[in-house]
Amino acid sequence: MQHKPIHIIIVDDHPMVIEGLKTLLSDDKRVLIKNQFMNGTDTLTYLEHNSADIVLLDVNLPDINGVEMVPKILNIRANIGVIGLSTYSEPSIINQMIKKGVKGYLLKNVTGEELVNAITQVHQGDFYFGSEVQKILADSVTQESNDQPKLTRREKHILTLIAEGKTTNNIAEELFISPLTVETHRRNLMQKLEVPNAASLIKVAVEKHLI
Amino acid sequence: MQHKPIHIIIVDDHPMVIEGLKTLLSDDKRVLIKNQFMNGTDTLTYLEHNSADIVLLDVNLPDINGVEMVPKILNIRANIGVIGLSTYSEPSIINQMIKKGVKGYLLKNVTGEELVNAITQVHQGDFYFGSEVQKILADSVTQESNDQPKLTRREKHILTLIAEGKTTNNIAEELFISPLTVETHRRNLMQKLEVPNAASLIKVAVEKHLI
DNA sequence: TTTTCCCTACTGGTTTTCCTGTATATTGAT
DNA sequence: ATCAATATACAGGAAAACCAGTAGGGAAAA
Repeated sequence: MQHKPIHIIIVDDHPMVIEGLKTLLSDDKRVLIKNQFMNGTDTLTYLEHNSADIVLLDVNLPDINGVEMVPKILNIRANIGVIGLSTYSEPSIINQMIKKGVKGYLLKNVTGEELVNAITQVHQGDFYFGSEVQKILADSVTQESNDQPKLTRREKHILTLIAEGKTTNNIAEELFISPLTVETHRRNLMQKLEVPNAASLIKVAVEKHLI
Repeated sequence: MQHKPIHIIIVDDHPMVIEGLKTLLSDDKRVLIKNQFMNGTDTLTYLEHNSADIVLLDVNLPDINGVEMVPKILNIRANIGVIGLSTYSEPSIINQMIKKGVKGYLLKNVTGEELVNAITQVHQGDFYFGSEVQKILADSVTQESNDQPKLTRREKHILTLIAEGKTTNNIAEELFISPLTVETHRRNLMQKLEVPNAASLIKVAVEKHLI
């Protein structure tokens, strides 16, 4: 019994990755690459008028952030299975993507076999996460909550100023507020990020992409 | 007049990138992919016994750092043209690679055309840097010296401990040395990285990939 | 062998950060 | 209109960081 092939859209701004994906999938007759795009907007306009089963979505697109792309895609066609793709394994991003509704996530060191597994499983309505991704998620659950704490606008601003090496007084002058206020913000920042001082504040801020 | 094809070695730990490169190069008869490897050590042992014209070298290998790979390759066969490949455009790394002797550098968003250009040019003994890479290099020259300052082993170690939020006393205890010594190291670090305090120290350390 | 670099350590002082707790005006959302 | 979140501000004190300069011993390089 022949199934009709699973229709795939590839979204990645690297020609060589697109070619690689095509090659890895070309042997398998269960899948059919229907189209490919190198940015987010083209993908979305295409999907307005055409359907697909699976979107293989690179996280680092030139125009639209991968995390933002997911809901946009699902908004247009809720029955599409989105599989995230990225080179590096950053727990916070993976977590965000899952929250936004991806059904699968793969690192770019996948083999063709894994890729096909992911696609077929997601097409059947299941989730699929590569073994490495699973390990990362497991670590991130046990070790610490990798959610981005919500920082206010002001806090983010002050955070960047701290990172620039400015002292409380410098910052206060720059923002025309009391040094005491700046101190309060700094304290709140350290509390939110659960660190004991400014140095590690900057470190986790960078890790969590807040800077 | 037919030239004999340029012999290429691909080194990248992502199967899909390898496949992509192969596809992008498969049309062109001037080049011939001789072999491919997914890590540094295999590449080096292969080159001990076999030659090649060009090595396409990914910067992020699982075992050996790309920057360290270049001299190792050139040490085995000085006449090989090494072309660096990476996803992201980090001036300091590109600079380091050039110092180590790469003849070309490309971002992974290259087109097949550019790729072939790079290979043929490098094979003729010229340099080739993608347009984006050139822009990055130009910026890095004008804006600031993106060289990594030379930190000693001890300094690097202490730097990471500072980033973890440890105080001078904590670090001193951990390393069984005087807090005063740790302070000295910290001061030297700040001086070398030209920053006024620990917070910005961590920031530039992250930027310069020292952490 | 001399020189240079690295790690170590100190004095003595100033500035900044960090802690704990409190409090009010403003803004935004329900 | 009211409640929650945000930005603002303060006090008082302990801890840590930062500044400037100096210096010895050991290892490695010239």
